[in-house]
Amino acid sequence: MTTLREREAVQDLNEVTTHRILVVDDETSISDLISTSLRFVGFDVRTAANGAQALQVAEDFQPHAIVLDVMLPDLDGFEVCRQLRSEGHNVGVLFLTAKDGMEDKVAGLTIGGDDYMTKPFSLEELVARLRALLRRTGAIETMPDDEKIRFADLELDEATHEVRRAGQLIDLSPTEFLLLRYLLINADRVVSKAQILDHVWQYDFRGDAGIVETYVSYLRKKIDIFEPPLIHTVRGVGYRLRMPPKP
Amino acid sequence: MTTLREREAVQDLNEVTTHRILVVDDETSISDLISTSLRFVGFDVRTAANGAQALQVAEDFQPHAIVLDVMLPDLDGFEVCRQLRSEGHNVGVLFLTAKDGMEDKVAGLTIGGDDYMTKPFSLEELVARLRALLRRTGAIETMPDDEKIRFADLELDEATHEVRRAGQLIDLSPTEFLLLRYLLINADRVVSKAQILDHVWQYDFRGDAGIVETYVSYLRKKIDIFEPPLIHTVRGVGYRLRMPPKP
DNA sequence: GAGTATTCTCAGAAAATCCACAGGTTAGCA
DNA sequence: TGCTAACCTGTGGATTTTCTGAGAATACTC
Repeated sequence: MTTLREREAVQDLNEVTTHRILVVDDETSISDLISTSLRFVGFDVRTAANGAQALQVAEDFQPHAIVLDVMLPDLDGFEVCRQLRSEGHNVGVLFLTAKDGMEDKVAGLTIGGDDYMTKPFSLEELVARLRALLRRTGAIETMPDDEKIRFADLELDEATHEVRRAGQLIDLSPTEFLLLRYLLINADRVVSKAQILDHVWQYDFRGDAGIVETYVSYLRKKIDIFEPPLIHTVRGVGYRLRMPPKP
Repeated sequence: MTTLREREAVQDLNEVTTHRILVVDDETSISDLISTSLRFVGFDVRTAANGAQALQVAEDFQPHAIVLDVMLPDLDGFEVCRQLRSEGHNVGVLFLTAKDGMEDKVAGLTIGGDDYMTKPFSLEELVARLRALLRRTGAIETMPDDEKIRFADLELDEATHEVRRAGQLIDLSPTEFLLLRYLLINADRVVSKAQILDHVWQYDFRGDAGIVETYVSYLRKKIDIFEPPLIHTVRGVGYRLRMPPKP
């Protein structure tokens, strides 16, 4: 879904190379969810279910980044990371942590360009953070300016979290921001409410898809008070960001 | 993270050369922490776990500066330093000491361009001191003026530790100073509370990220009583130093 | 060694955000 | 035209996030 476009974007950025991502998590459901999602957006993904395996796979896969659960059956994530680094692997690591008491152990995770997210997270955010990580660790060479996503007179800046329509600054809540980002990435393409729910909301969200309607409504009130409207409903299918046809 | 910007700054300073730093500490966790952090801000780092190894590595690595724990399993840090000097190595040394009685002894020995810090320290401070050291020992040639970081009418002087807003001198506590410095280095970019905690606070800080809110509040009361306010909250993400949006 | 400065925790207030729900509106179709 | 399903959006309460003041503990200073 939707990701053909994302894949194109990625190809643009790194010309020939596809980025290799190693996903390490012992829960198969999570690991599947993540790897499927990352493959969709164009990454070359390999998985490992424990620390030892992770080290092994990293050895011959030589990933550009690792998505690493800190809670593993054998070694913990920190140890895996430490060993990798001491073997000279210069990869960025995106740690995944449960949202329980781990908070204090999590200290120091954002130093070397690394980052962390607490479970549950949304896939949109995972991808966004991973891209940011690759950019920081130099795996993606990008001009600073390229952290902006543009469509028509709409502009979203990932680094500053600013959104502008017709040059005018617009204030969005975190969820609104993620939603708009998702629509922008899939500009011109119809995305279903289910897709939106899957990507923008946390993967354990059990509510109604109606929430998407509410948020699209919020967005319209903020960015489509300008002319022309860019968010269009495709009845029975979903939503689509597009320019109105020029007669 | 955030260090893309720092890296750029470093590249600026030393044109072609990347500075070589030797990190000597027998605790792997500390040595990893430091080397990761230094690599990320653009240094070429090598590590050693004891005195003998340090001398050996120094020989063919020819570092511009050494971060050296005084407490080593074989030789102590002073001895390492003495031997290096007697072999004609003219490097600056940044000693690391535990916070026991040793401080005076270290202070006495750090006569030249050297410096020392007590463990635990904050990464921001480590980098700042190391830069200062390189500057003093002539490894970085910089005009005195370049020790100032400016943003809008805000000015922070690394050498004198003075901060001015609209020309007016503002008195900051050490932590406030480091925090502001970190925000300035990452001006215009959103930094999360976790990032701030990891960089500005000592690496063993086990408290809540709420402390960041408190200090941001302090800073605002000191520098943002002026118009316009520069420290902005990006709800759900972090903080950001920015100019008010143009009309 | 008293006095001041600084750091940090904590908790309540304020604000923003999230989400469910429900009545109104619209589009497509018979 | 009228029917129905899909969609839109206002309301309001629960929840989360942020701000800030007060005070304890610690560290500095004269």
